[in-house]
Amino acid sequence: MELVFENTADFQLTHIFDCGQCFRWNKEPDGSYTGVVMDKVVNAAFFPDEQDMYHGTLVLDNACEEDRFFWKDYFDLDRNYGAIQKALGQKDKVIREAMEQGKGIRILRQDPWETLISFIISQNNNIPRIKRGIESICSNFGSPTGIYREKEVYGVPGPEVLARLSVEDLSVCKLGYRAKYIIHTAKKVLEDGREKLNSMANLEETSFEEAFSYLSQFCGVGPKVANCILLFSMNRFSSFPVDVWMTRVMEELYGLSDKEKILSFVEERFGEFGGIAQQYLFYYIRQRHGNL
DNA sequence: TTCCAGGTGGCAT
DNA sequence: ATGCCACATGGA
Repeated sequence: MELVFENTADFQLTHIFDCGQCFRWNKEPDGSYTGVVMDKVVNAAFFPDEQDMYHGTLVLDNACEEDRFFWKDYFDLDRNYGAIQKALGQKDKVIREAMEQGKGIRILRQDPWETLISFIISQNNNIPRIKRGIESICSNFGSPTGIYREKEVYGVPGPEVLARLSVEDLSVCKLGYRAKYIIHTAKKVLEDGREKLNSMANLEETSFEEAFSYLSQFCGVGPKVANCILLFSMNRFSSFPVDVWMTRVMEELYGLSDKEKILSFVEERFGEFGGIAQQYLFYYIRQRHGNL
């Protein structure tokens, strides 16, 4: 069955899925994407209007009507990205160009647990290997959630599964030294409860600083990874993860050399939408360096 | 062969 | 508090 979202605005599948925020979506030969989200497997296809290629109909195959809210929430469809782009566009020429390249990016509202382990794996690693590592964790230790287009699909194993594993068990996933971080983290999430982790996404209950310092307690989570988790799964749109690409782009395009300068500049320049600006810039610089 | 990838933990000052 | 550096793995 199909789920259809008409009049979807400011939307571009490639820019959404290839901007480094998610790792379980893969492009199909027809340009659509197939992905796994919380034990649900869907294929996303976008049919743009003739006048505006960023506006059109989003069709999710293998999704049902009762999950309409879930997917609307996941794709952040209620947020007006056009207005955000307009506001950011007032700031400077650099961000305007970056937005032109990455137009249609949306911040997906992902599961905190999946995002936590995904970005622990991301450290000192590259995107194709991150994807392989996560896929390997799922196929080796996750539960099968069904078959889609002749392929068996597996969900992300919960903390109760990963906490029982040894470093040797995880060695098949080729995570390198990060395997022990994953096990440590799974044990802590299991102790604290997954609800505690999820509660960090609640803006009324938890402040940014509280959520940041809670995440920082996990082994393998430093400031960069914590900011990714806050941005990609916890509704914190001001968080601005600084990785090697971000130091590169801020040096090349804004002449900013160190991390402290970058962060104070970004806060002043982009404010509450720093994270969204970061996504445009990330996509932009990787494109410029031929990484896409 | 060496360098690099969505960095961080551990240790020495 | 700050500055190094090792860390697994595989692609260029």
